Amino acid sequence: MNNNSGFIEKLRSSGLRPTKQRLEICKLLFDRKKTFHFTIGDLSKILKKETNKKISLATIYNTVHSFKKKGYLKEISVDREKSYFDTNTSNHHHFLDISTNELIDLKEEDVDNIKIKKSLPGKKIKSIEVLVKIENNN
Amino acid sequence: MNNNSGFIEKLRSSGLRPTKQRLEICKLLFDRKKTFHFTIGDLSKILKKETNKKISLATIYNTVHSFKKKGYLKEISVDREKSYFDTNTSNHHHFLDISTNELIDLKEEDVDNIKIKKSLPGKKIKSIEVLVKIENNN
DNA sequence: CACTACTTTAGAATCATTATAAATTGCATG
DNA sequence: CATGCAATTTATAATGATTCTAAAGTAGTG
Repeated sequence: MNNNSGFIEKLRSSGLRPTKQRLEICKLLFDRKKTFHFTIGDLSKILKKETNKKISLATIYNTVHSFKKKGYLKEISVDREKSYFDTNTSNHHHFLDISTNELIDLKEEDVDNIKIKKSLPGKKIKSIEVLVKIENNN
Repeated sequence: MNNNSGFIEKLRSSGLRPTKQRLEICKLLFDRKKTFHFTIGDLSKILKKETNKKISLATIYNTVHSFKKKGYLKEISVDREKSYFDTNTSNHHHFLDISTNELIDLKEEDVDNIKIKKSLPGKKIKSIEVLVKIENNN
């Protein structure tokens, strides 16, 4: 379980100053047992509700982007108008529930190892991302 | 090889009036041997260059969206700020070249059949999309 | 032709995101 | 613990892509 001084360490070690705002966001994002999927809009609303201090929207954008750059968040783009951030940065894939717009983690072992049989000269594979769209069954 | 009257038929049969603008866009998009990947911005630029008639931006948006709805185009969202349309609407996956921002088709047989070992009650799988990010090999 | 519904259009409106520049804060140093 | 400086935050403005609007144009039907 991460505590405040854990977050301070985490931030410092990646060259980010542990400011009030970043710590607040850390607590909200990383102090959980389960993976958390959110859009910037979501995060902004939650911060407004759960916190008495006001964090400016620009700071929320900045923080999420620097957390992403430092590898603390992963971005999953599901369509033109919706991009989620994922606190689970391990190698894994996703269900997207079309009926509810909810993103759900697939563990690495939930998806058979994927073999790509084509390669391009001078290029190497950086990542493989699978998005499985699901919908109601009726 | 599709000709103009082929496009007229195609449009009519899906309840779209074959207007000058739509035919122009059809010719540009579908009168090719190879799959074509484009953003709306790309398409707009190409139309401006290749055509003497001016097609308004709103019409380009409308047309691409109705072609997508009719199943003539597939949309591939690669990140928050970039969404491609693909004239290849068959079941297939993609390479995204991070170095050039180019999208490249993978044929269905280029990717081993993907087995999802998890299922959610009341939900069924609608589609499986694989995006393989590649980069220069140096 | 004439009518009607569909389509196109230019420009305005909207929305999310990014840029700006001033105020504030963290922290190393003395 | 005061000082200085760079990093950070902030409110607000700017941007840019997409959508909306409502007026003008066009296709297809009878």
